[in-house]
Amino acid sequence: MDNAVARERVLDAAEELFYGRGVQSVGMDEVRAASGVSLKRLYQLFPAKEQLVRAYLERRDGRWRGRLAAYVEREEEPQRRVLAVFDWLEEWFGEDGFRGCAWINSYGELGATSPLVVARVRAHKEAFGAYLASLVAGAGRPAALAAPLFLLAEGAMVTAGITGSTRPAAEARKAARLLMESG
Amino acid sequence: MDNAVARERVLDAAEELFYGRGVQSVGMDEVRAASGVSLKRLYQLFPAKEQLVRAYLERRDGRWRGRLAAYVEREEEPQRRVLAVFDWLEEWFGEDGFRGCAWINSYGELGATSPLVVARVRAHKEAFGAYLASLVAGAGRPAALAAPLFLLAEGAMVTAGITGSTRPAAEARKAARLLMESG
DNA sequence: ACCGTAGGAGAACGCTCGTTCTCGCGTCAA
DNA sequence: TTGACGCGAGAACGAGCGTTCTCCTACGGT
Repeated sequence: MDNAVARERVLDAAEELFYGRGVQSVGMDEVRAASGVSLKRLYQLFPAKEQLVRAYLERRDGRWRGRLAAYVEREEEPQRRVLAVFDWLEEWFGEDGFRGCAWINSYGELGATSPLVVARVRAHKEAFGAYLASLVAGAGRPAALAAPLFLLAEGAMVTAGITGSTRPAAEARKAARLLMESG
Repeated sequence: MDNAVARERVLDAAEELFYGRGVQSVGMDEVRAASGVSLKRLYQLFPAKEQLVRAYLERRDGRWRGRLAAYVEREEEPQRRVLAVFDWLEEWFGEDGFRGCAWINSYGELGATSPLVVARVRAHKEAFGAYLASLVAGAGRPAALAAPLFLLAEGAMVTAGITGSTRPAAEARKAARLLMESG
């Protein structure tokens, strides 16, 4: 088995396990079992668990933002693109196995002990905020609108995770539209 | 030493340690050392760590909401009371050792493995949301305003925790005022 | 004074887990 | 054919931790 293939399999398994059950409650041996990649190879690819966690967060970041952007960019009109973010959140919240935002959860789990994780979480949130700001700018709305929209989105993610409901997305969207129109 | 006193000392120590470093990275022996209560007594008071965690979340919930309410109720005018919530958030974010919302963090750390923790987190968020709704009602504003204000507050807590800045509180407050006026 | 009991200090137990080591098998070059 | 090497399976190691146990001391009642 190619190294690149093994790496993908490990990351696939790690992502499902880490996201679904938390990082600390998943042992390396479980990643081995779920991925079918031997422990020896696993440690060749990722010399320590923390590096696997880092790779998990990084790869998920790329995919998550990619999915969001793909959804948003199906919308032609710039004003609607901003609101499409919240539509996508609603879809995401409704997916099987949704358990909140991986980065917010990771921050809660490891933020106090792992600066590396904190850095990844900050990078992800910063990128998401910048993307939101670019949509706001593209819609010709004042830049100051980006921050509250970001907070609404974050609040929706947290609340959807904790309550298991998709409603926060619709509520955030409604508030976002009001802000967009009044701003 | 009285049992009640020992209980308080244990909870004081546990709260500082659990909030500051996360639950899982703090051992019972560290709680013993920080509280000065022997392991034997500790286990008489809390037969398992999970019950100590539960008591920590419950006591902190009462205190947190008490502090918020005390701050808000210094404001006479009902309309301003709603916004005072965000002023208080800003104060809280600026406190030494602030590390985000204890319940959001606990959900991230233990939500996937401990239904007991999830229940405490939901109870706290529900209570906070209900309080916010009561302030909105007291201000004579439409009930539908409560949900977006709640999401703004949650987003601010998450973002302040991750970034270490107090700014999200001011941003959320500004958006809240706009929504209050336009709603 | 003596015994029973409560409580503290800390060792001990059992388990989990990150990480490394051992062993044996298969493969490929010379 | 042989020998060096890579790799997988899984044992082993060492640390941490939740929980319990042991032992000793101090004290209160008779």
